[in-house]
Amino acid sequence: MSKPLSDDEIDHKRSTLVACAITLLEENGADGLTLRKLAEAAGVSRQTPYLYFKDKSDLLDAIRIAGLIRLTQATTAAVNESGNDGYIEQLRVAGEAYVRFGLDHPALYRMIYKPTRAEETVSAELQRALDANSLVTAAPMKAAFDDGILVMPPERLNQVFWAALHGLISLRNEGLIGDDETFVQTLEDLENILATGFLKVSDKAQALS
Amino acid sequence: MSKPLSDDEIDHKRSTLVACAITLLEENGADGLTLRKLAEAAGVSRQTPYLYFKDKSDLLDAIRIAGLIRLTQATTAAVNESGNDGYIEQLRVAGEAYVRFGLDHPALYRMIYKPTRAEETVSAELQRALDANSLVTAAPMKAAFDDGILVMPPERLNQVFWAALHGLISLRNEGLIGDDETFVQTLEDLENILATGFLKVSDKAQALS
DNA sequence: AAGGGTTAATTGACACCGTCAATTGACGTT
DNA sequence: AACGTCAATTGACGGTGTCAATTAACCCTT
Repeated sequence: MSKPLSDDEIDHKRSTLVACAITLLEENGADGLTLRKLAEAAGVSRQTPYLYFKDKSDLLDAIRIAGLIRLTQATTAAVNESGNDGYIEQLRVAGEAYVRFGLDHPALYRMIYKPTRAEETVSAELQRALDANSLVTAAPMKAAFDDGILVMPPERLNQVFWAALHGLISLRNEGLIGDDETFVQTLEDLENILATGFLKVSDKAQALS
Repeated sequence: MSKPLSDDEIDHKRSTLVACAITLLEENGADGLTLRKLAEAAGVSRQTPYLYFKDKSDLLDAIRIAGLIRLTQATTAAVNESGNDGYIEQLRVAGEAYVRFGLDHPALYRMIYKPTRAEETVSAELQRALDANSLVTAAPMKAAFDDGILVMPPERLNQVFWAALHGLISLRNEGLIGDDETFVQTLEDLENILATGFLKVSDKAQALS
């Protein structure tokens, strides 16, 4: 072939390769994700991925972004399906969906937060995907803040929320929180403590009960 | 040479190789840590590391354990040097030292918590190192609990503490919390929220001020 | 309608990696 | 003094990321 590909065609081939790569990643782990295997699985030849991705790390970046989008979709869907039962319930549902995604897709979740090479800055597209994902929990927090329910600025609580859940999921996925019971207990404790920070002081005693 | 090596000699050579590997790891990142480069850096020949480590992953396990020991030493030293200013201050110091170690040694910290291959169980030695590290913060928590200051069982708070700090450090090391100010703020918020969960209800208003 | 140019796609080649197998060589024992 | 043992080295292989050269399909020009 020789006609220049349209942007749409390029996007389509890129996303096909990325989807294929994610399948490979989830089946065989990060070490099992190889450019050659990807090419074979996609039914193209060895070097073809290089037409759509500069590098392997460029491919991994695309996987990260696609993974973040899936994660965002999963959490928003969970929130939407649960009806609007107030801020706290929305956050609980979002957090639960986030955790579930992390545990159901350990390799993909790991890849999303994988080390970027040495002080490489986050790409604009990845940053957009991160922002979109952060918005799922930031939105109800902001609404709560505007209603005067929040103790601290919503962006700040959101960072704490994010970091805590991420740490818990990571430790769990690496097998460092061995017990199922311990994990559930820790998640519950985390929720309670965050709720304590979330509510106004007057509501805290009730939240702890 | 041909005389069988004593256990001490084996240990010595192993730890020399591990120390060398950690240096390489911190200088060049995980991708730059290669068995061949390690051999060269240690002044031995290509295959020599295989006499002391079954695998590359066996070497990485040893690095994880050695890294955990260093981490534990750093935090305990910080706590000891700060004098015994009560549980909360001890925890604050320990947490700060933990975070500092994670930020000062991103590659090593990452390696400590690196994915173990597919459902491989945590080795007994690694588990011991993890327990020893967890004890640094668990000890003051347990003392506080025995004094009736803690709201929840110390092991449970310790899990939350660990997960939250780990998440924060990880996100920071991957460049996902871009701003220095944001990071410090989040760490501070995390400390305050955890303190809120830590203290008895009657002390909370004061802790939040 | 035929040929040429553009460009997608493939194949060849190389350095590097982890690892198995065969080889070398120094020491204690007999 | 010869031998056997075992630490240590070197050879070899398949697999990987990636650069370079090659092939082949499509559009445009004449």
